[in-house]
Amino acid sequence: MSEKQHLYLVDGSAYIFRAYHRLPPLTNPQGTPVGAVYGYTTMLWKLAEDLHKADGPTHLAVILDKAGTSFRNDLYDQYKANRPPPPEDLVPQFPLIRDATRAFSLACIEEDALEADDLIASYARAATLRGWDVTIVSSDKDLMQLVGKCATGGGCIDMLDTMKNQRIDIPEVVEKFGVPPEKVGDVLALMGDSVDNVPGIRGIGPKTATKLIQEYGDLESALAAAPAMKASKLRESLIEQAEMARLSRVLVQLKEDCPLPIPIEDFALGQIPRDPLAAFLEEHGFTSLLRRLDDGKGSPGPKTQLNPAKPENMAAPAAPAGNRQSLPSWPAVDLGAYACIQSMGELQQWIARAFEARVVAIDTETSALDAMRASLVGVSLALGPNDACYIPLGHGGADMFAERPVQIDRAEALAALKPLLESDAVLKVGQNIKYDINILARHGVHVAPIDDTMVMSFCLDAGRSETGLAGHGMDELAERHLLHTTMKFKDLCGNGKKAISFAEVPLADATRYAAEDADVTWRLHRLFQPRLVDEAGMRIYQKVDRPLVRVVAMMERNGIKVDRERLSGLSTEFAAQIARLESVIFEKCGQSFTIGSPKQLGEILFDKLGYKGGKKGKTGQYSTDQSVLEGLAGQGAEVATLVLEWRQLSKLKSTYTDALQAAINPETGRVHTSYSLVGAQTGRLSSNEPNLQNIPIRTEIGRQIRDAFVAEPGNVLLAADYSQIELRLAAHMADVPALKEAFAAGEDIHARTAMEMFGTVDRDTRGRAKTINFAILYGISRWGLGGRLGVSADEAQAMIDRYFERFPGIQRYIHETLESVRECGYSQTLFGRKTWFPRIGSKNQAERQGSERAAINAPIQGTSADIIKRAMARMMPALAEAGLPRVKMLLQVHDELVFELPEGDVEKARPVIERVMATAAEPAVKLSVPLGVEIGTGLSWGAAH
DNA sequence: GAGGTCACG
DNA sequence: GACGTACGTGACCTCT
Repeated sequence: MSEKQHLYLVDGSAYIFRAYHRLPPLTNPQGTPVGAVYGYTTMLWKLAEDLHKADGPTHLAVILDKAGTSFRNDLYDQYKANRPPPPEDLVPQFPLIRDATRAFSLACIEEDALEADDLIASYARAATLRGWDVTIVSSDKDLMQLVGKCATGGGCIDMLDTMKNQRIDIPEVVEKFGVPPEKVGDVLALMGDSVDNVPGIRGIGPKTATKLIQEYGDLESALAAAPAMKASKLRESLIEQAEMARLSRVLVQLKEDCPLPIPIEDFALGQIPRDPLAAFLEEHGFTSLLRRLDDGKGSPGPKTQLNPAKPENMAAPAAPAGNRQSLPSWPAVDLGAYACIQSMGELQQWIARAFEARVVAIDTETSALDAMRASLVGVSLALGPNDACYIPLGHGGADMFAERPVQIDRAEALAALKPLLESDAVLKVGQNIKYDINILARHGVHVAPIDDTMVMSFCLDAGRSETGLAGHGMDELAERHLLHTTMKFKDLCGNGKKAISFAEVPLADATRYAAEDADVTWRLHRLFQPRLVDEAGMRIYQKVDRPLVRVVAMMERNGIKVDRERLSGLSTEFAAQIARLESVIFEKCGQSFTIGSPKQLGEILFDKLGYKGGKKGKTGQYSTDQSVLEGLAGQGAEVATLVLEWRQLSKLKSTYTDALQAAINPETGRVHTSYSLVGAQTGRLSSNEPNLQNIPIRTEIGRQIRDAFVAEPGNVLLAADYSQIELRLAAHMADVPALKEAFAAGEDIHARTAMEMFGTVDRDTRGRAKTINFAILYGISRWGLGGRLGVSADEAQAMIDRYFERFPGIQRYIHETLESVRECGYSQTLFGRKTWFPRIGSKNQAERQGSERAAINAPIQGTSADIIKRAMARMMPALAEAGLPRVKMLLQVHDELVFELPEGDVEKARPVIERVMATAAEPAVKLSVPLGVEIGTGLSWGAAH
């Protein structure tokens, strides 16, 4: 029985646009830009390799858009009229896409007057009718209409996004559009498409379009229902623009009956003939692919290789040429090439070669994620592409009776590695090397000097990833920059309860995984180094973030002492109060329920007890947050007050008094947080497991928790805060004379603002002024400010106008910042840190305005982060120089540093800390406002404020 | 895993 | 007359 036929249809035109934006600008030996072509070539390669694999192609064709007009232009002359011309260094790559396709001896289809989407739809239909399966290689949303279509012949259609390595089937479409594929056309018709200039209905975006189709079933029903809707702008638009929507429906409809220029049988995929492909690869300098071609595609799978790769296998990456980065002539990652080091002799050879290479990528494997508890299981090193090894040191240790694999003695190996890892002459590169620094420091090895690819990526690309957060993890970096899919930790060690420790992983697998990490890190480092120079990320990386890695690592190891008895006393106290509140709440509500469930609480308050003010959000659930409950309490609902108290105590107990006890490290007796150096897009640190940057302080009851953070006997805690640093920076950056004067004179800034705004200072006006000052920092809107101040939007607007008038400079700063972000795509701090805002030009109003507010705030918040980071990097040397080696820096909370020091050192340390913090901007930046620092000391953190 | 809520700067 | 309404985080809880 012959296997099922599976046709892959590659949406070539769409692919190269995406590849162009995601890949570095490479050029071939002739100087022609080929970044997108390279991406396209590797994609075809990967697809061709999957021939006859499960779900792989048996037939394959590439479909391209041909320049020109299509039948859609006859329907709507504005169709695609808005489309901006392609970037100039993409233009010469279009013909090369055809060359690449021919080089693979693959069919390449393009037809006048037909768009690629229609050809794809028609081929897909023809193939499914014949019982073939079809995979459309694209992530185009229009094509998602086809997903899941199955013909009577038995063939089905899905999609493959090769960049995300993701199959798109019906569930993925439903996830994206909220409706099944057959309704996607209706959603698209309503929302329109600014790129293709499909008009849609103005004011309707993806959210509203989805909602309408979910509710009414299809476009016509939604349009028909419009007159019965309650009066709204939406209703007007639906009625007025109904014809535009109908036209859009036709424009987005795919044509499935185009004549097929080549019959599908001709797309059969076989072994790719070598010659045309080799010539093409050579011409464009794709030497790593050329090598793979000549290696007979290099059979994957384990190859036990115990000797290090020979030096001649180490391809040196090409030096950067001008502003463009040449294509690295690296071989593809080969998991079989890595060595497993099981004898001291081999280890010594690697160490000697590392000294020669002067750059070594390292990675440690451990038994757990917490660097202060995990034990060392192995170390991997990389000296070049595929030139990497793994040194197992703690495998099979848990079970005394199991056979322990052959390994070098851990102490002996570390003693041999120590001179290398501590040598000034050898750069150690890691991905999040702070972790490895801490693991090795616990074994007496102090790794230096270092580079960190994660931090480098952050300095280059903060905010740039489409997905928003994160974006600097190794798996993601390997996909994005190396087009390589890494082995996944959970594939080795499993998930959840069934997870095993890395120490239990067989050596062959452990070697592939661990050495791959070091190999990938080495390659990323080579890519990022020239980019940091070209893209001006070097300054912030070298001066701020890189020195900070080791400082933050030290702070994490220091930890802070917490008084367990005190926390447990609070837990008991809170538990009793929670229980008491619970019974009163149940009594008042006439039933018991889960108070912690907003859903149940909302239904009881608004449906059962009938309180007013229930507003349902988009999920159809009542909101019961603090402001809502406070509103109810104002109406005399005692139960709301009780729930607020209950919430506060539950929060404090579960998040702090219980959790912090559990976080005490049994070995050190202290709590060690972990700081993320890439956690916040603005350049701030973030703290996790546990988060020590959100310990309560604003309420009296919460403040007790701060008192549980204590100094060791004979020591005190010292807390040093920057006072109003963000407002000071705003005054400097926006050049606001009145604010600068006030800061120079040491005035109460909110009081000064109140005087300027309202002509009088009292508790009320000062409070309002404070709110307005923050609103400015966060990017203002009259609705937001009005809501906060409890005034109308018009009144809020009047205040904003007055603020701009009294503090000239602010408005100009906002305007100039936004202009610059729109033009460059990123904002910058005074020290040159970039934050990218890819959604600043979004068509979606809410999304765009959100980006605008973030972009106004980022330079201010980011500059503040730069300043305290500079202070941190200088602090320990300054203290040492002042003869204060026993002062420990423990915590950073954005504008505050916490130290622990012998009581007798306080008077000497105070001015040193004050000076380092107050002068941290210098000499790089000369601020026109002083930086105020407030210092307090005490036996606990609470007392130090 | 998402959504709601709330702790911090 | 309405979209969602302040910037940046992380943790815990409930519910699907």
